[in-house]
Amino acid sequence: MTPRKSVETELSRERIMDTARSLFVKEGYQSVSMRKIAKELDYTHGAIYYHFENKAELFYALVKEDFSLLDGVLEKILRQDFGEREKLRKILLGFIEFGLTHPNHYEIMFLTRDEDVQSHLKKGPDQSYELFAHAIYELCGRKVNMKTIWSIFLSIHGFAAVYCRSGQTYEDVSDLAESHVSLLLKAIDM
Amino acid sequence: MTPRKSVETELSRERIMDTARSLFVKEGYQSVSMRKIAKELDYTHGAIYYHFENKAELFYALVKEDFSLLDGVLEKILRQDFGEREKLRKILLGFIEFGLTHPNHYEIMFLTRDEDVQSHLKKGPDQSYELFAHAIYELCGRKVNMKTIWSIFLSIHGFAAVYCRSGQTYEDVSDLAESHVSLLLKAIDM
DNA sequence: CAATATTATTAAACAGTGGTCAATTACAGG
DNA sequence: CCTGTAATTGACCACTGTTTAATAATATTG
Repeated sequence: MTPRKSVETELSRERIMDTARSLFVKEGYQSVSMRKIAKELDYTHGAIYYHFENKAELFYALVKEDFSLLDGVLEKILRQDFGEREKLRKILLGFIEFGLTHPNHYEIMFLTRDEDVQSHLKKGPDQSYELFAHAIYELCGRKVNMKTIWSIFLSIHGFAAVYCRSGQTYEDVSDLAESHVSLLLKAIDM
Repeated sequence: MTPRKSVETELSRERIMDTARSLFVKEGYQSVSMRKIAKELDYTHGAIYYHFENKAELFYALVKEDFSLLDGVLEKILRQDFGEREKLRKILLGFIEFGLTHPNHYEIMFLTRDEDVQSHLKKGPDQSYELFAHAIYELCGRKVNMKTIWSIFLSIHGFAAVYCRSGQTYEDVSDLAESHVSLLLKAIDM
């Protein structure tokens, strides 16, 4: 009946992403429908398809931002004034804390299997891992090999993957996280 | 038109599970529909609902069996005639091998987020972990604490979780798996 | 053996999904 | 003012999980 709303209230990628993010974070990828997002925005779902190719693309646009957030967290730690061993500890804990503080982001970034989404997800994880790996390499005085760094990452990921679904906060499990990290540091003689 | 087929070809939980399993293993939970399973069985999808309450219950029935399979693998290793250190290595590698050899089972058991499924999934993981944890405790001469065992599990899980989605076989990554396990054993002085 | 009760199945329906598209209107520029 | 384009609608498609009345094959009973 009335296509095209007045220009002030016009839809934009930004507006859609804001609403979509809060829904995805609350309810997860599968249980948020395009219609739900549109309803929240007071639009029809068709309108979203004008701004995004499909659900996966919309989702991926959010994930991309999430990876930047993680990169930011890690980089901030690297800039801080601590000893190398301490920085190393903080990097590992920082990764876990990120996962627990943004469980749905973590879910999106590292745990979503959905094929459509997975196909978009390429550079994000690789690039973040690159940063992670490089940091560890440098902080270990370049004495540790690539296989080992990868193992450390997988071990940290195992922790984050399990606990980001547990509903617990980082505070709830910070003791466990610290002992997990200590164990891993011991494994690489740090 | 013709409800109830002849008794020899009657549907059963077993028959449904066989077909469902092979489909789920090939295509994953989300992309296998009740209609697809029914079609494969040459029945209408409604018939499945006579034998299973819903998709999640059917799925869970499979998962339950998968956990038994994993338990079997671990128990077999424990019965073998190796030194304790070697057994420990084999348990950790066995867990990873299980994940890579049955990636969709592993997905189902430890990685599926679907709420319906998750709600059914309670005792399975706990019980399998119990076996895992007890084995490690004993094989370490009871010198290792519970937190540490849990960390080891999470680290192994991290490996399995990532690689069971990579499409690679256990052979492809067995070298990496072995070095991962070695690292963890070093962390607990074994 | 006949009547009846139970069991297994179908087919149709429901409300929801992601996605497409012609029609339509609000706006921008000439 | 006219025209072209940009943004939105709403109807539609094929699909999903789930429910349910009707029904035919079997099992049980008298």
